[in-house]
Order: sequence, then structure tokens, then C-alpha cells
Amino acid sequence: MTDSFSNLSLAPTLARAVAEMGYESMTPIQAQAIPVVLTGQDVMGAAQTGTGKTAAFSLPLLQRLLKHENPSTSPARHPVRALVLLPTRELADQVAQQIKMYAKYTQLRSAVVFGGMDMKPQTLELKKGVEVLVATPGRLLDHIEAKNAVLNQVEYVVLDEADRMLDIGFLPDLQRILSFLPKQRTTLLFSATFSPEIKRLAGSYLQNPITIEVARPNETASTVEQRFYAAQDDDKRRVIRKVLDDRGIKQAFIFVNSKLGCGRLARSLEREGLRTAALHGDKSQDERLKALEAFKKGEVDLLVCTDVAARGLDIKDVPAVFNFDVPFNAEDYVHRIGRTGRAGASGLAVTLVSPSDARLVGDIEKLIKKKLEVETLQLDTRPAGPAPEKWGERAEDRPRSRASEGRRREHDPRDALDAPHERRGGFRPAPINRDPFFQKPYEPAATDVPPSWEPSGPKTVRSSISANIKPKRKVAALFKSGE
DNA sequence: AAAAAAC
Repeated sequence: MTDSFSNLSLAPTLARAVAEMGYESMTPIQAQAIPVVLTGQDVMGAAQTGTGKTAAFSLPLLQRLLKHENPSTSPARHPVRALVLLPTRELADQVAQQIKMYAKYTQLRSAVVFGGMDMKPQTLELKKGVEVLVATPGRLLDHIEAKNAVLNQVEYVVLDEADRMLDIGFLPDLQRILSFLPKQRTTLLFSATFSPEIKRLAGSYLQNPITIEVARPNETASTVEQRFYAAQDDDKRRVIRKVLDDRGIKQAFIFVNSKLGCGRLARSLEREGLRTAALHGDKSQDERLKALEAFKKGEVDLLVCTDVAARGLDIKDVPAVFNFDVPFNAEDYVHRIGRTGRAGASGLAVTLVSPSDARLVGDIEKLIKKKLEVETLQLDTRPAGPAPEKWGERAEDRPRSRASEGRRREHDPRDALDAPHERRGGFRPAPINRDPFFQKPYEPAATDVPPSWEPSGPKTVRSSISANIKPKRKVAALFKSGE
């Protein structure tokens, strides 16, 4: 077997840990990346999540740390020799835990630092000395400024979820961190998606990189069944319930685009009797951890989350992912649905599409190079009542419909719980909410928008409609009367 | 149109 770990001649200490974890054969990304990383060359690696990416870079990295002692450091000191950067705290934690397991029988020490936790224990660990440091950017900069972390001996730097690390929100911090590292070093970049812009930008951080692509990048796992259902906002929860019922699905991730919407949707579902937890960046780290744990243990069935949970989280057996909101970036769609159908399991990804989302669906279609059909799911309990509300109206102005009557308040005091939990600011630049690497300016064609956005009449139900060509018009048409 | 990442 050529793809066996035993053919790698890993250090016995590493081989033992790998064997103990039950790994025998390598995944494709491991089989391709490990030999290259062992040579010390720069790597740009594209691989779906759930394909063993972490082992693909950490095993050869640990091997090199073991075999190639840095001559400029005395054995008594333990400078940081490898730095692994990730875009979310949960990911940093997860990757750090894996590295700890791989390094279990070596003398190499590792540590993880991220925000939302007390600095002191992290500082103590850093002062003891670690060879491998896993971190999120903000907290790492704190430790650098406090002189807790000295990075001038770093030989290897890994940017996981590299497309996110290189986007405008992270780039200033990342550049600052990189400015503390020696120029002479190995740089490894890994991501499930690589847009051409990111590839170009990444090139400026790499020296003669070897490109490794296992699954074609930006391609979604073939084990995931992808569905797009047209739904007005008020119907979305019922569509979710119906899909869960029809398919007998117990657990799911539900992605939304905003933190406020996350808390609200979680409470709505909870009120409807579903066991739900919310996960977003304004929750305390403790709440974030608890939400994730509760979902892993099966104490809650639905995890309503923002894109904080879109990348890399390795939770076994998530049978379904719902996109309550269509993601603003098509790349995020690929990452979100990557939460299901992991490691060869089958998964379901349902995206709920409202008329204004048509362009976003078109973007997704282009990215994954797959023809998408927006279907209408017949809701069993839908009363054959009056015409649906106008699309243009604000939800608050509309008469309350059906079951939500009297239950909803315009200002739920618990929304205050979703207020920023931690202070942000300081030297960070003002938030820029556009992402030039991913966003292309949208200029509607003359024919793109219907002349008048009429209130819709009785909704016609169609079995399916192709969003392949001019998706904006097609999907919008789905909501228009009598077409 | 948003989210993420620090005290």
C-alpha cells in the first residue's frame, strides 16, 4: 500500500501516536502534501474540510522539528519554531488538540492562544517555552506586544483557512504578525476554496510554492445532496421543520447571516419546542463552548449559527445543514455545507431562497460550476388564505400572520443579550464590511429588475425552476403572480 | 447587506 502511514518513515514517536489514533492509510491530501512538506518547500494546498488537512501539515511539520534542530538555539531554550494561525477560536482549539495528540510521545511542546479567555494561563505556557504555537491573530498580537511570545526563531508558519486569513478583515493583523517572523522560513497555506484573487495574493507570501489540489478546489463534496427551496422569511422555519420531519433528520446546523438574526431565530425555534442553541461571535467564549458541546452531546438538535461555525469545525455526523440566509459570499456556501457529509458520510444541504437572494444563488452556481434548481416545497399546513404580503414591506408593518400572532414582540428584551459581549476597538482600523477579494460590484442589467416590483398575487407552486441562466429573473419570477 | 479577530 503506497498510501499507508507506515511508508512515510515517520519518527517512531509520531508513528506511535498515529497508530494509536487508529490511522493506517492516508487521505489523498495527506498522501500528496506530507512528502512535499517534508522537503521544507512552501505549499499552497487546496482540500475539502474533513479530508484530514490538519494531519497533512502537522505530521510532516512535527517530523521536521524533530529531525532538523535549529542550530542557532541552545537545547535549553524553547523558541517558537512553528506557528499555526486560524480564523476562529474554535478552530484554533480543535487544531491545537490534534497537534497535541500527534506530538504526545515527542519532547515537542505546543500551546494554543486565542481571545475570550484569560491571558495569564496562556502567558505561563508561553513562558515555559513551546515549539509549536497555535493561535488566532488578535490574541497572538497581544502576546507579542506583551513580549510573551517571541517569534524571531519561527521556521514554519501555517495559514489554515487561508482564504479567510488573507481577506480584508484579517489581513492587517496577519501582515503585522508576519512582520515579526524571519524572512527565511517555510510557509504553508491551506484552504478548501482558493479564489483567483486569493491565489494571486497568496503568491506574494510564498516562495516557489508547490500547489497541491486533491478535490478540485471550490468543488462541493459529492456526498452532499444540495437543495434550494424558495421561501418567504415567514415560511422559512416551517420549511425547515417539514424537511426535518419528512426525512426524519434529528440534528442540523442552521446558518444565518447576522448575529442578531442568530439569536432571534434560535429563540423562535426554541419557542416552537425545538431543542436549539445559538452560536455567534458576540456570545462569551463560555457560551460558545457550551453551545457546541450541547450539540455534540445531542442535548440540542439545532445549532443556529453565523459563519463563525462555517469553517473547519469537525463535528461527526451532522446530517443536515440549512442556510436560513443565503451567504453573502459564495465561498462561504462551500464552507457551510462542508459541515455535513464529512468523511464520506452522506449529508443534506438545504438553502432557503427569497427573491432578493437570486443573485447570490447565481454566484454560488458559478463558483461550484453546477446547475442549481430553486424548488418550491409545498407546505402541508399552508392555509389557502388571502394573497401573501408584499415583498417590499417591512416585516413590522405587515399584519401578523397565523401562528406568530400575538407571540412576537417588536423588541424582545432578550435581544439585548446579543449585544456585543466584548469590547472591540483600539488600534484596529474601522471595520470594512466589504470584501474586495470576493465581492464583485453588482451592476444590474437594464433587463435585470422587473419594471415594477408588484405585490404578488396568489402564489403559484412550481415543481422546479432552473436558476442556471439569468437566475435573478427566474427566481424572482417564481414569486410573481400568474407567471 | 455581515462575520470574524484583542485588552
